[in-house]
Amino acid sequence: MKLITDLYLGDCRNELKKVPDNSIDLIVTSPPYADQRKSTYGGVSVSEYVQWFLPISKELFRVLKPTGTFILNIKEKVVDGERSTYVMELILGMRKQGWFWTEEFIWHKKNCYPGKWSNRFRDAWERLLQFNKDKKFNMYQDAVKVPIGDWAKNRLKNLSETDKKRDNAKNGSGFGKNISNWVGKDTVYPTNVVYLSTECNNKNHSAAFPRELPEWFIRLFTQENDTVLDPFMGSGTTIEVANRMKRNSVGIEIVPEYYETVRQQFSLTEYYLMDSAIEDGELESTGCYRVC
Amino acid sequence: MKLITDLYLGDCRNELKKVPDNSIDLIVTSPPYADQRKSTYGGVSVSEYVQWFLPISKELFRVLKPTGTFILNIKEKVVDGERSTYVMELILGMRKQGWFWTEEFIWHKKNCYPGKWSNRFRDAWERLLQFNKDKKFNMYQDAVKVPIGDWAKNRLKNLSETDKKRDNAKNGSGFGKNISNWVGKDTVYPTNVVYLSTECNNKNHSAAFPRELPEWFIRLFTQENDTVLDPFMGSGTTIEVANRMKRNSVGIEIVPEYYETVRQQFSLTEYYLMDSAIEDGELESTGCYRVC
DNA sequence: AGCTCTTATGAATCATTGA
DNA sequence: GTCAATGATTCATAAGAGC
Repeated sequence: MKLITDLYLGDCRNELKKVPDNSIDLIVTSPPYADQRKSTYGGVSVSEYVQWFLPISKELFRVLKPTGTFILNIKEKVVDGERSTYVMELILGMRKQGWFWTEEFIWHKKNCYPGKWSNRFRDAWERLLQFNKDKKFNMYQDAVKVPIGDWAKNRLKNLSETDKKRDNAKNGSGFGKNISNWVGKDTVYPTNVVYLSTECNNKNHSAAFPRELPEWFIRLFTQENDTVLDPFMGSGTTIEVANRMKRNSVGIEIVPEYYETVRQQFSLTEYYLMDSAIEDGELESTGCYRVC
Repeated sequence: MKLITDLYLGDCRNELKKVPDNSIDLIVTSPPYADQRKSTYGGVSVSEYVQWFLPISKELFRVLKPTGTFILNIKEKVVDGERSTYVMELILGMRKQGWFWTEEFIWHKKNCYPGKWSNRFRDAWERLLQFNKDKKFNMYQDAVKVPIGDWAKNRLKNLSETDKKRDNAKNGSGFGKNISNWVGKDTVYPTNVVYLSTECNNKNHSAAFPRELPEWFIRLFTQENDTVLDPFMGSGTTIEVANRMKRNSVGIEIVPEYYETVRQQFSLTEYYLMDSAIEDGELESTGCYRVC
């Protein structure tokens, strides 16, 4: 089967209208946060944020299949010494549109932004809000089970000396005790906390979030040949991961430079698929992209 | 100086009236969640939760010092396959009362409650909402510093030329670093994610609240001889930790059995203090408790 | 391969200064 | 008075280079 990637250049408030009803299995996106990324996106102000986003979420509701899922990566900024409330208002507004707020995953960032202030600590987490159209939705939990052997191995390997010290400082909560609970099991389901690093690219390629994030949700909520949408494509991380995982994809981007970069990458799609065919030791059908 | 612990038996909606204005430095509490602990607290329904809590938070506002902090441990439950919105509504309601929603800490649970559901994973985090009366409040950040990561050991062994002077980031973020400033540093400030185990040694009380949690916030927001309040005392973890840390405390509990257990524990206060005196290698003044 | 060392940088926030 | 621009501050990670 041929994989298809549809790329749209423009404001998703307009471009989404071209996407058919009930055609998307998973939306994973990280919209520009309020007042952030001014240089590239123009920066939506805190006071306007909810009213700016609600028409978009309404369109997303239309294009998502009833069995599909919408994952929204967002975090409120500090305004005048206080956390803003626009994310809460957004959730309440989306529920009025018919969305179910099924779950809130947390992205616990390993390497958060540095800084020091007298009234707060560094912010090490972001929200990953899960919305659904229906209470019955597709979820493939087994696809994200963690092999316990690897888990324990990596966990122990990555457990630094200071981590152990920090652990031991709190008497009783022995890490070893936890590990012993897992002996004998071979796979385990994850929790609703995702513990990942932000990508710190030493290269030119600037990614909004680590590729493991979309990868995890694509595995969890889609199967091969399903369709993934990112209405704020940016440098295309979500779309590229979806393509590599043999999912169809739809990407929308308002900034011409980003759009063009992604488009050129997809000109090389066949090479990508050849690559993965070689890696997987099997031959793959090729994919194609369409400029929409 | 003599430490004082005030214990109240009764509904905190009534008992809080006996607590003077602006007398509390820190409130740390974990109220009964909606529809939980029905047998003990009568079970506040999801739909009534906000209206039930707002009069309480209003009283808490009155008793808290302007420099004080209110830490609310809460998590919305799943109702009909969806996360409830009462926590968000509570935050919005409390802001109308004059509270500032300064920050949301996350308690990332190391060993969360086991279980398996078809539509969600195990819940491994809870909210720790920080509210303040004023934008200026007491915060003793140095009291909760943690060991620096392992990276420092190798990184700081030998410094390159650029390490010795200020090296400004090339992305225009305004950040820069002077690595030589880090030499000799062995502790750093934590983030707004608290990564702790749940504690299971609570005998009767159904809420698992590890003592490290109140301990961390008591260190962060109070000094010795300050006063800590828990209006939902339960088995008295917060009060007991406060007492051991040489803070005055006020505890309110509606269930006679819990209240009585805590009261009897505090009859032994002098022994506790002797204990800590022995641990610290110094002699302590004794404390007392008052039944109010 | 596997290890060590070097380097860039990541959705930030607050206090101060200047208009 | 307000509001906008500027400067100061900070920790951990992965990529890449070198051995």
